[in-house]
Amino acid sequence: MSKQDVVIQPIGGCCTPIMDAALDSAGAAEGAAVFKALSDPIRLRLMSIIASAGGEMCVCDITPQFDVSGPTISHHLKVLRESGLVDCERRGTWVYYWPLPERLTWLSTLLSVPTPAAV
Amino acid sequence: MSKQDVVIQPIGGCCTPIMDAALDSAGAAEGAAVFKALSDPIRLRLMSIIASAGGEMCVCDITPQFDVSGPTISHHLKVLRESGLVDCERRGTWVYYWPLPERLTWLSTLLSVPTPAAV
DNA sequence: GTCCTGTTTTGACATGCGTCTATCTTGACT
DNA sequence: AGTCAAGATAGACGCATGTCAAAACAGGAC
Repeated sequence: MSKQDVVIQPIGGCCTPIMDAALDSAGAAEGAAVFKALSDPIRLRLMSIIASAGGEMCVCDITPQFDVSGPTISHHLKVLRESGLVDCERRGTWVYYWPLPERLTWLSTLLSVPTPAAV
Repeated sequence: MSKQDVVIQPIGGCCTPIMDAALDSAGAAEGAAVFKALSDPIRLRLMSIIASAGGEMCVCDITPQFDVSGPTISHHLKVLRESGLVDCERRGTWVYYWPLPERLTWLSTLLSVPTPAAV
């Protein structure tokens, strides 16, 4: 219990849960763009694999886990990157991806539901 | 600060944050379907309007807030309904929508990031 | 019953998006 | 230089989706 005074930190310059205040058009467009990045099963699984890796992950270890072609994985990783959910770096032959937790925290806060005790 | 022992409740019979464990294909498909429902700006704003209403909301009070036709709003509300994010009931001439917070909590948990102290 | 209003459904259209193959880029190694 | 492998990009294809106008449906008022 308790949590009454837990303040969810305003990471990323945002934000208020949608149960507390309705989004305006601009906020909705911004949020929807990130949700769209997670709205594909392959991308959501990619995100979860990278996020749960506990650090960074080589593309060469990711691609074999999927049944689609390399370019398709590359395309999906690009979408995640352009949404600010992951970032990457080339080191030698290989490319490594890691999660950007700020964006996840932002979405999580947006969707958070106040606990009965917290109201 | 403090929050070290705050346990996010496993509402909806689910789930583990993606930073803790990668989703399998089935879990990713299930999650992606709900994110897809929120991946349209109009739908996300619809969701936020209904969720922040503090109860239920009449379609007749929702539609005027958007620049698209009535059938389009109806279509988007149907998508939200089929994703388990809202439910509705007709009372007389009007139809009322209200949020189903379990789905929001589920997504919020999925995207939640452990605080430094909580690790 | 008939009319009117609020909402949903239908059907059509244009655009968007996921996937592939083929090609290009980058870097390591001879 | 040349070659090889890992990823990214380009272009094409087909399916999914957001939108609207028109029609259908549900209730209330008359």
